[in-house]
Amino acid sequence: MSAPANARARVRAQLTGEITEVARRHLAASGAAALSLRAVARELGMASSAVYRYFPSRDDLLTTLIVEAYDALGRAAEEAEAGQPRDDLRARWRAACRATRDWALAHPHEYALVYGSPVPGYAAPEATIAPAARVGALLSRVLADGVAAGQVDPGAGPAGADTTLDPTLLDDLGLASDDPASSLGARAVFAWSALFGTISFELFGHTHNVVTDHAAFFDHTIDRLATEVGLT
Amino acid sequence: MSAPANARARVRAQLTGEITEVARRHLAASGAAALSLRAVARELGMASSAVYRYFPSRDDLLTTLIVEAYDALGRAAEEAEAGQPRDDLRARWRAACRATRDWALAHPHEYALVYGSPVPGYAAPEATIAPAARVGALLSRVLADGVAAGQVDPGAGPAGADTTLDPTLLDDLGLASDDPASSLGARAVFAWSALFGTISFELFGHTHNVVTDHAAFFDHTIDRLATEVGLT
DNA sequence: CAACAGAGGAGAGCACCGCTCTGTCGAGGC
DNA sequence: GCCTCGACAGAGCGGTGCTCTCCTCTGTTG
Repeated sequence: MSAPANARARVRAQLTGEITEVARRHLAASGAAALSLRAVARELGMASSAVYRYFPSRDDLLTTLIVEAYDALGRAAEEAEAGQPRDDLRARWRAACRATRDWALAHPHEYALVYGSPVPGYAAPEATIAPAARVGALLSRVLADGVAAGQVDPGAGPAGADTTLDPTLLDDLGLASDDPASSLGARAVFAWSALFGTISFELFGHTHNVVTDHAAFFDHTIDRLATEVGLT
Repeated sequence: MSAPANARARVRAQLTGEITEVARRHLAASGAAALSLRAVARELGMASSAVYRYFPSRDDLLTTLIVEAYDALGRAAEEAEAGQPRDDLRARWRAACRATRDWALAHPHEYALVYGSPVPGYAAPEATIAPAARVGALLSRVLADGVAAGQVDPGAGPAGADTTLDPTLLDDLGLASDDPASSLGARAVFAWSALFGTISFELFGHTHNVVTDHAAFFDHTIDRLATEVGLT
């Protein structure tokens, strides 16, 4: 990955980067369906067959773009959240949610690639699962900090909802509870789903004739979610 | 539409139906991306060019399938809700939500076509906006009945959220309120978005390593939504 | 009843796609 | 300094959406 030994590998990494860069631009401009390996090759002045030396198939190129999109979105949310005072949990929550929406609005095709219909066969490649969790993990961190600070009651809400979740993951996220009736994790997953459901509905046009002020409605929604999740 | 005057129109409607039927089957089997007009024509034993007498483009065929999917999903939800006692609002709410999820699980590709990334240019055709609202309208009806029965407080929740919504639509859905601080409509739109966000996350694999018992988690979620929306 | 118009279909063809195979060339490694 | 092997171009295969032209057959109308 980093600091390739021989010059061959270096120029190879360079060209791989150029291909993904052009592909990312095509994706942003026209959407995943219109992304053509041949068009990317044309823009780079090479034969289409040459691209296959770097990406075994179009789906592999798309997978790279998916990982990039997850990482870009995750980074945007993390940076916005990091800019808030540590003890203002609600501000951190709001910043993360707003940054997610802002990124989605700025990169609609990349967002659709990642949170729309799955394009390849059906199973997401292994490489995508870690970056896909970044925003969810960020929200969980805010929540876990709230529990530590005594601002969030882990026991609130319907009892036992956490038993529907993977306990190992809850542990990793710092949302595990001794109380078997806890619903802290379930509330986090709920907020996570609702956040992206709201953004997807706006971006994909489902609330087109319903919501007139999307930004204000979104702010109401994430405040509602913060309350629902237990942030005081 | 109904009862075509001449025989020509009748046989035309017949063949149009056969084309959409075959296309719908191909969609259900392989997804929207793999739906090929030529393959449909082959199965029907006609030249691909002949199909263009009935659908001006592949996107128009897809639009027809989109409308069909919206209607099928809406009908499923409405029938399930209609099977519940009128005065048990929570049972009606649960039945509508569960039927929506069940239909999505049974028709993943059709669901993805409709609630995934928008495939055509970007603007949804006019013909799709009415059927797209069926599930949302159904949820609103349960909520409006709750207000009429005094079981739902239209004034609860954050004040003024309804000002972000289209007042004409709120009126049509029976969610309009004299109180300018009402949030009844906003809560309905929120629940609507969260419902489909949860289903999409499950179906598109985002909760794959997170939720272990999807059915139980979904039940917890829609109960949470019912409470959040104001159903006692 | 006969003639006509127009709907419906077939086939070839265009430009594009993903992907494969083969042949060649030039630079990196010994 | 030679040789190997990675990188690339080009042709080609089967597929796509869509168009155009030609022809047939049928419902309608004078």
